Amino acid sequence: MSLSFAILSVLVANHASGYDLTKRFNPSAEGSVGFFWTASFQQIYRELGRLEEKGWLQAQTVQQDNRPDKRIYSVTELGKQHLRDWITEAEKSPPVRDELLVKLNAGYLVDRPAILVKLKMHQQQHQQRLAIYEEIERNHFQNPETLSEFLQFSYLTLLMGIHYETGWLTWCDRAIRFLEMPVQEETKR
Amino acid sequence: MSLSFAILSVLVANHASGYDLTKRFNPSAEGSVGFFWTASFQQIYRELGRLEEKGWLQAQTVQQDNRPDKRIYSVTELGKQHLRDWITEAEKSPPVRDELLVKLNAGYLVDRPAILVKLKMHQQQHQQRLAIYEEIERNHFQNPETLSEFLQFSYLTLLMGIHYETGWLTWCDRAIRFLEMPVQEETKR
DNA sequence: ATGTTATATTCAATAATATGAATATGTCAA
DNA sequence: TTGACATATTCATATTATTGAATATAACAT
Repeated sequence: MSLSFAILSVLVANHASGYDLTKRFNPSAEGSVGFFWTASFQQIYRELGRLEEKGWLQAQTVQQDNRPDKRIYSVTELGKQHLRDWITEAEKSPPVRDELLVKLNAGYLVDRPAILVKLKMHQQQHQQRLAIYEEIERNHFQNPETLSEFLQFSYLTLLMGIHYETGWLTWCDRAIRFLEMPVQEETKR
Repeated sequence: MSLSFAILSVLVANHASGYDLTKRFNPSAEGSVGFFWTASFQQIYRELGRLEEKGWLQAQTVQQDNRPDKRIYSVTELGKQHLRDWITEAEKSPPVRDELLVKLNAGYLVDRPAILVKLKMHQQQHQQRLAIYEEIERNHFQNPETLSEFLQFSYLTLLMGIHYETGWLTWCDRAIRFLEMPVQEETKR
């Protein structure tokens, strides 16, 4: 369900083709939904078809000289109303599923260096992700007080990303230090 | 895939029936996998069947006087080895999918009070969750330095939970303050 | 007795996601 | 001209996840 609304929310701000959308739903694409909702191109095209059928979207075929033709989608009034309703609805808390924590929880089954490697890799990934967010902040959100309404909400999602990654990083630090901690004297003897 | 290993990792520590497992995979169950991997009972029973077929688990039927009979599962050597291999493997970063952020990103489409209600509900939920984690910490992890190897890893997953919820909470605070901030003088006129 | 709750499990349908393959047009560089 | 990219979309299949329904035993309260 959410994917369709995520698509609507992107299209309501900017008309786009399926191909354009696939890029915005990529987790590593700059400044787009991909940061908090990912989808494959196959998913997106299927969903676009459904939404058009329901009349929530309308499409316009655009001939191009130097590219294959494309279909540009835009949100209808009906679609926009459904989007607004969905946003207002209460959402149930998403199912938690974290593979790393499942593995870590059973970490006593394998040797410690293997676990440490894993944690350090995660640390790096979160550092990189945080760096991206902070660059976006520097480039586009220097003065949060003066943002347009539209950008205020973008800013809040960016802030969440920063807090999220920071949380992971401080945990990674603590976890690594904890596991590298020398064994207590009593247990050594 | 992960679910099967999550099941193995629980069973390797304690033999259990399908019914026992369903409780451990509940997100609100105290001190269990449910905190980082949830699954419904139907999923669990199906997975148990598959794992038994593959010989990674073995089951023993236990007659009970005051209850329906049950099947107690335990992990075979084969299963244990596969579990260890899986833990050691590198995991790909999980797909990001956060419904709240999708909604918030399009928050300019609805009125601000509706968004604030949403944020405050989330704040409450995260507060409650954090309180649970902190209680577990107080009750079972007062002296992290003296924990058994097994419990050291439990402790680390608990720590992650605490950092995660703390990150959400500080963000909720900032986001709410930001949206409640009085409109700038220029934009008012 | 009747209804509710807890234990214990199975089957079926549907929805969502992931993966692989295929097709078509056009640019650009070796 | 061959190969590698980038644009643009479709179809098929497989795996997971969600939801609903069903069955059975037994405790416990009204």
